[in-house]
Amino acid sequence: MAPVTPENDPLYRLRHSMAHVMAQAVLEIFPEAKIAIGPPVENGFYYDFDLPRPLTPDDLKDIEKRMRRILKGKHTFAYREVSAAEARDLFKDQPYKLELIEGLAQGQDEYGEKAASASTVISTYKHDTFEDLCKGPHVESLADIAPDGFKLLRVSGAYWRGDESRPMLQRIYGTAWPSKAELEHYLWQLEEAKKRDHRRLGKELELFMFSQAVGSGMALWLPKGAVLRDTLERFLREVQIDNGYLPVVTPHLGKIDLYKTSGHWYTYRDSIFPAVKEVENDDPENPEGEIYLLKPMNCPHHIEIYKNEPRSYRDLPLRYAEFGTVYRYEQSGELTGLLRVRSFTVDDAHLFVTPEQLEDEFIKVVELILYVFRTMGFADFKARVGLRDQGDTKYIGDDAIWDISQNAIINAAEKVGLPYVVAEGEAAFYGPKLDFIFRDVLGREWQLGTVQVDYNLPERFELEYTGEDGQKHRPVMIHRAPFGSLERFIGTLIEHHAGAFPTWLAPVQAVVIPITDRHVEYAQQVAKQLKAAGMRVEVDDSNSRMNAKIRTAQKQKVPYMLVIGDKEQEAEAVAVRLRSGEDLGALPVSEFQARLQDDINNHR
RNA sequence: GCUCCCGUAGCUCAGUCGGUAGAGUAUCUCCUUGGUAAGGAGAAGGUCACGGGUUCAAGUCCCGUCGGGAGCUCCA
Repeated sequence: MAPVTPENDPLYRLRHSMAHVMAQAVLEIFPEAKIAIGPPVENGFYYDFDLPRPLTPDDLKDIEKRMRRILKGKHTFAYREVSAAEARDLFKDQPYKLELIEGLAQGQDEYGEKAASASTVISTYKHDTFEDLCKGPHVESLADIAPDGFKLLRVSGAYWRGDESRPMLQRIYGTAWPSKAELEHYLWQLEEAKKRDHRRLGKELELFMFSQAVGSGMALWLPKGAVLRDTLERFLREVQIDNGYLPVVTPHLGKIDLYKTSGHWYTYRDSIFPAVKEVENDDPENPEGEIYLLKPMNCPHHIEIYKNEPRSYRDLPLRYAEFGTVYRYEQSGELTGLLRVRSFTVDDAHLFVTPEQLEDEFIKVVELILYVFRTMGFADFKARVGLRDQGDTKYIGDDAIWDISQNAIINAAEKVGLPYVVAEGEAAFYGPKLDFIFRDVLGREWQLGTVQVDYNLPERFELEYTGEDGQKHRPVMIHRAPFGSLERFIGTLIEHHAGAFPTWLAPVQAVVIPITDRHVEYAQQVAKQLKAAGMRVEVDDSNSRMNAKIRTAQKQKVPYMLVIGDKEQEAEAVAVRLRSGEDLGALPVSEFQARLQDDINNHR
């Protein structure tokens, strides 16, 4: 998430000032508290504290109360610049501030990053009794802040300076708005967002589940979710076949040496599931024996397929596609519904191309991904070019190759006219990538589709093809996955549509609702006819009234409800109700079938 | 993995000061056969996540484990 700045956030001053007021309130309650940093963030602010005990929700109420009292004082904010020595004296009891001051004195910003301008001014803002190391800006006066326009939302842990090895502080998050009405609107939005949460809808719509007995982070797909998933897979398979992809199928395991060759073993050892089989082995050259790992990615398997026979430039590009299930031992605290799991299926493909083909192929891949997103009705995503962080040593391959790859990606994005942001440190360890990012209902960002250029694995696996000149050449690989993972993609799809999937994806496309028992037989006939045409139709023959059946179908977000009474039975028709509540009246069954087929054909 | 919060019927939740559990809904049975978002009655459903501990007595208090949530860290 891009940092909030005074330039891009009109409420920056308000929220930044609220952070100061909160820090004052906390210090009044806990005079021994050590304060860290407290910036504005999207929709609010936070402040990090080192406190003598964990905070409870009741503490938040007390802090809020005290904040209101401080606001009533209508204090003004006073700015002053201080020397490093003065600052050290002023904050002599605040170790975190002292660390910040040392950083500032060395030309860093408050996050310890190198500041944009070389000469860092050390400044403070003071209101009432509270003076904080701060570059501002703030509101003129606390009189400008509505005392009922804010709320403290939660307290959670946060490492000092985001570093796992540093102390864990308590972070209090708050939201602040110019008025009570705007605050309430925001809180209402949060509630609405929760109703779209894929975890909740996944349960309500019977799409997927998790089982303690199976294990964390491993989704079990229920029949309705599996139908949705299968529909997506079939769609993408067809698109891929039309675009020259070749299906392959590979096992879920691979020998450890495969991942040593690829480099995954050294870089991602911690997140690879422990060995599943160790074969006894007396070979002193290879004391580890045969260790099999659950595959954390599909590329090495596809590479082996490439190596199965000598390749000619005439064979390229070669595009191997597989819905490949991979396993990654994510930290327990990272698991989140379908969005972060330990077992997931990548709609993977690896393209082996000549260097000359790279840019064209890359563009075609981006266009395919955009087509998939458009078909899904996804508009709320952004593209991010992930480059390596020059300071980090996890990346393999030499600089020249990275430069070529990075340029190829940026050129392609620009040729396609795809707006993108550049993010350093977001590359894969073997190459730069173009990611498609979406935000979930609670504002968290998740990577969906991805395209990666890779000169390194071909090198490591010594891939070759014979060129027009009869010489051996090294191919370039493109790794790509439009959905990214079926799990995460479906999670986002659920939230995007709030569970009301377009008809072609809906697990149940129509429910036939007989009004009385004597209509059940005809209802079943209708359903049989539609099912024979490949449509997903159910009959609600439960012992309840039509109104209740409609309510049930409505809550399940079924696109079409087909009501059948005497009139419809007589006319060989169905009375069509949409989940929007719209009543289309009676249609001949054949006419309804044509309409549903049209929806399916057009991905609506 | 770390900090904090949470775990009671399939689901959503109540359960006071510690005295061996309750609602709505879903399920099942019966009645009802109805025209666009809940017809009625009855029944069944719980090792209060799990394991220890304190106590005459634990859903309730304490410790641990597992699971979930928020955030941090991480993310091929």
